[in-house]
Amino acid sequence: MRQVTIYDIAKEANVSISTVSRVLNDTAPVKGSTRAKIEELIQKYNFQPNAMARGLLKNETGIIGVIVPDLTNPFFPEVLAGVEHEAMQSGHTFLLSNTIGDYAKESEYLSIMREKRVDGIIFMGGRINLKHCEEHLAQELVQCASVIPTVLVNGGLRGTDLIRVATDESAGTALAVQHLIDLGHTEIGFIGGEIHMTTTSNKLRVFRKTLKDKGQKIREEWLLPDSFSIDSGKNQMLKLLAMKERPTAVFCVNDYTAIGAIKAATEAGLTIPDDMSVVGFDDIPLAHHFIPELTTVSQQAHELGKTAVKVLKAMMNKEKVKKLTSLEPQLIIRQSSRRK
Amino acid sequence: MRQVTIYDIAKEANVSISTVSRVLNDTAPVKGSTRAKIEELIQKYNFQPNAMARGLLKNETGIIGVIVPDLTNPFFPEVLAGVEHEAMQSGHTFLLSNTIGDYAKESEYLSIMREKRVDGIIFMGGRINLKHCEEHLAQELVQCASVIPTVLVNGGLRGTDLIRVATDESAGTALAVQHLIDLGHTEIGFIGGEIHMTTTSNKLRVFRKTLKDKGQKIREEWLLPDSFSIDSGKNQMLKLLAMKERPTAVFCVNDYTAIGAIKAATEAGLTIPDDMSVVGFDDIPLAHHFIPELTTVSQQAHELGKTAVKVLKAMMNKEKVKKLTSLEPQLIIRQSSRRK
DNA sequence: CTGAAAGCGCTAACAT
DNA sequence: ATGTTAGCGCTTTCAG
Repeated sequence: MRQVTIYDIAKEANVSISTVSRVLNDTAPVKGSTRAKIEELIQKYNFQPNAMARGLLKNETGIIGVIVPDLTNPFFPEVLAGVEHEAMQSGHTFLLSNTIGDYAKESEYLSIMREKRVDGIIFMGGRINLKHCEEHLAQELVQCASVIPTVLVNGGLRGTDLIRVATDESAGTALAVQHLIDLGHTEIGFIGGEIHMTTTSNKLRVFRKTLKDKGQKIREEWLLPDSFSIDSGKNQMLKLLAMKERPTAVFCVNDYTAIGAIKAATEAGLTIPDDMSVVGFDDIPLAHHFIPELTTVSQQAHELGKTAVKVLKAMMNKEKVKKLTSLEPQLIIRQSSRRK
Repeated sequence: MRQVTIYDIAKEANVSISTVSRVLNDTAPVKGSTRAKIEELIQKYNFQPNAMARGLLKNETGIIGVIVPDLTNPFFPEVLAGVEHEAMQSGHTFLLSNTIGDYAKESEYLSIMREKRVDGIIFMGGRINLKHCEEHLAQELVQCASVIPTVLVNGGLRGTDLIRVATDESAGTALAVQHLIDLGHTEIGFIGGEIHMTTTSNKLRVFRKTLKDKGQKIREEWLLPDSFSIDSGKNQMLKLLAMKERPTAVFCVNDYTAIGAIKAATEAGLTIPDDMSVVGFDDIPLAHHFIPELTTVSQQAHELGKTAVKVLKAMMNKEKVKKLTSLEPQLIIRQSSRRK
């Protein structure tokens, strides 16, 4: 069961291990006949050089560490697919960890990744989405980034200058809210998100600003952050429906809450979009398969993943990179919104 | 930027590297004062032992390689979450690869995983779902499994005795079809899947058998395998709707095709389940959020992932394991099916 | 074109 | 309780 090593090959070929290494890496000329013999042996034993030994020497692993908060939220697999695509171009693989928003797990994984000497880290979710991140959590990440190239995706750490890649959520929110306004809606609600997270507070800020700029007044009771799940969307919509005055449209912080909202409304007997317009955010694959198809803002998840890896690779090559690489979101108009 | 090593710590603490190693691994008694000093230094420099060096010596990596065919199909992230959960218990991380059903990519990743000396491999999708797998693809996997503990999830390789973990799809299919029959349906269609894949041909076989056992006749024109996507479900439903005689219920090979089927039917003006019952397979998270909520068969994806890792760990410990560990699927009755 | 030897960072005997 | 030493499997000078 012990794997074949370069020594085994060398011995059987009657050459030194250096020669075997040379044909393996094509790093110096080797006589045709010996090369042939060695290659034959490699074939025969299905020899694969030990990446740990090589990595120890070259001080690189070919592994990118990826930290995501929630694999079961389809947005992240989408990003991962982009990461994978781009990583594969350069022969990198990735070590994945799912932190389910648990800061201790984040720390643990960060530590494991350092031990494993991953070539770079892509960090999503958790602490980098907090409005106020505890100092020691922030420091840990800064520490880590000082020794391993690290990029933060769709998040950041105030007061640090860690490299970021993010979709411009503010622009996306403006797009969505403006869309609703353009459709003639003047009574608009806000559903989902957690108020202590930057993504939510940003969206809420832009939501307010966009309405105010158009001279619309904000109805505080229609602002219903809570969390990011489908159930959360449902619950908040239920609250809205229970009010005597309801908005004619709602902006949801993500597609999950939008789906929940639509579901609750539908179950309550409303028809979306006839009775109420709903727009989501993210454009998860399901958005255009849901009934009704969801009007939403595309974060270009796949592109986001690819971009993150590109930036990371640049960092690994010690190239200079921008502090923030920003992706433009796009409004995707489908069926869940319509003229008032 | 060079990482701190055990030598650096040893030198600064005025001890030998062995002593440092001892406190690191708690492998032998060390005097309190020296231990304290060393620990302080470790803290100070945030020293993390190099996993490659350690792995080279111990001949293990703490990494499990996971090969999945399609990350964007929510079934797999669900399995992965289970894998992760179980792997973490024993301090394992996982290297992920997405093969999008490309056999060449599978080979490539298999090879990378061997180079990286992962402790075990979990293989899903692709070649192990083929009714007729090309010999060299099969051999490659057998080869690989002979040197690295490997478990095949929801698939197998005829003629080999590779270890498998799988949900009992036949039982699941019988459950679903029987459910439809119990509801009084006598005209049942079959949608989705690829006929050259074992999963599909198994489902189709059981579908036929269950109907036949109940004395129902099979309408060949209502058997519409195609592929696994939402669009495929849509297209096949469209075909069904275009026929002059339609079934009153359909069994779909997975939730994606079921969603597509429902969508097409809804757009065509039918109401599900009033006008037609639809049952899916997998129970992806979305199944109970879709409108109408999907009646489906749960594969217990999370459990599947956990079980795969458990079996893998047993193999890594050289314990004896069953050739096939089978999970019982469960019928989940929701809104998309009803009495005829 | 090829071999010898050093060394990547660590663990595990073996000494002391 | 601690130090010395021999590797783990490979790449890379440095000599021939």
